[in-house]
Amino acid sequence: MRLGNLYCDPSIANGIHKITARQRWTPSQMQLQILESIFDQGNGTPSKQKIKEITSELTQHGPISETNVYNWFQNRRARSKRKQQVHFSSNAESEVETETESPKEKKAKLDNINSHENQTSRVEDLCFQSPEVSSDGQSMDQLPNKTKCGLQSNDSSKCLNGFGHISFYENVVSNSNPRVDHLMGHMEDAGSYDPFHTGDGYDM
Amino acid sequence: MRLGNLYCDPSIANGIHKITARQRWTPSQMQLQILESIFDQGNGTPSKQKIKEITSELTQHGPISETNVYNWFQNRRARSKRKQQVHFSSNAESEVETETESPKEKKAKLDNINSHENQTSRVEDLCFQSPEVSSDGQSMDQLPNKTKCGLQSNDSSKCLNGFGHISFYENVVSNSNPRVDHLMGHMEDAGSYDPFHTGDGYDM
DNA sequence: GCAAATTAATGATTTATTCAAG
DNA sequence: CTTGAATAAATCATTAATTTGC
Repeated sequence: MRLGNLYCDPSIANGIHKITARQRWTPSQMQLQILESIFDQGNGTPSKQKIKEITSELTQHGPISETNVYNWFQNRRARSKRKQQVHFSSNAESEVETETESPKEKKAKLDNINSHENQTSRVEDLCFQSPEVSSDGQSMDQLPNKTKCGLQSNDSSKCLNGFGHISFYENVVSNSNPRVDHLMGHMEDAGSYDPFHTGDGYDM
Repeated sequence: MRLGNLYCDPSIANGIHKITARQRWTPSQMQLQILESIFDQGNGTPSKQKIKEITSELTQHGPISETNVYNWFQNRRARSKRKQQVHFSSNAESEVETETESPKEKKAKLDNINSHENQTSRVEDLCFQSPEVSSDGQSMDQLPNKTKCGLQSNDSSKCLNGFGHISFYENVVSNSNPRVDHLMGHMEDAGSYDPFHTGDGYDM
């Protein structure tokens, strides 16, 4: 009984036609190309920061949100894998090791260095404040045990600056930080992102 | 032992202990109670809006984020269902319609009923009034300023022991702060959110 | 009585499935 | 039919219970 997709809210049609019908994003050629390109680099699902960056970039080529980017990667990976499996359908059995094109070590959990919105802020010093500050008030830390926080603010806030050239996305993904805090669930529009999933709060 | 969100950076803790604090949220008794209660009302997965509200409320009883709430409901429902199915394993699985049911006291372990825990649990509340509460930071919990953290010393914070009555949280879902609304819309009404994921994110 | 070792719960993430817009 | 979006199932990983040895 999945009535799950009632989706559009009925109440908004205040006389006119619903302006809020479910409509879905349609990637432009350029966006697709870029996305594919990033995907092909095989860095797995981009971290939240990267998604923000990617989104920012793609915004120049048409309307898009972080959710779109996130979903795209999810679907891209899933379908890529599925297609491959079908491809081997008549073949064997035990060989499941073949990664798609995004070989990623399965269990490599060193992620979560949330530096949410860092568009213009400095990530430099975030890791050291008093531990008992949760910027949002609560929220526990979600940080990885192993890599711990430390500052690995290698990310992005910087490489983002002068994009506008085709080389940007290479930076975006190549930029270290393998699997990080992805999963942003569904954010909404406008710059802010996600609501769920991110443990929010700064690490620590 | 719960000791709140302390975190010790490895580089700081010169190789002594790993005072690594918790990485995952642990609901307090109160929070759990409230969550269960809401769950039992059988309204399915709360809408984004409600999640925010619930989170705000639960915030008064310990650190928590919307993500946690969301995840909790996800897990709660999933596991509830699974348990139910196992229950009917050999039977005619005809009806799966029966609500999400409400196993209520599945807490068989509440034998100890934290009769002593209450004073120790305060630790979480030392709260951290973070100076800069993200001017917007991560859309996550810009909680409504109700009681921020700091000691709210609500009566509710201590009625921890004899739980069996909870009435306020029923309100939580019905009123509370109307501020937020833009989260992901689930099915139900959810007031008015924005289904578009499209034309937005013009940030850059 | 404590604390390391083990087990059971359960929070968080990933993957698979489904729905429907174009 | 393709594929973006939403949800549920499966899985992982960490915390709390518990057991065990001292």
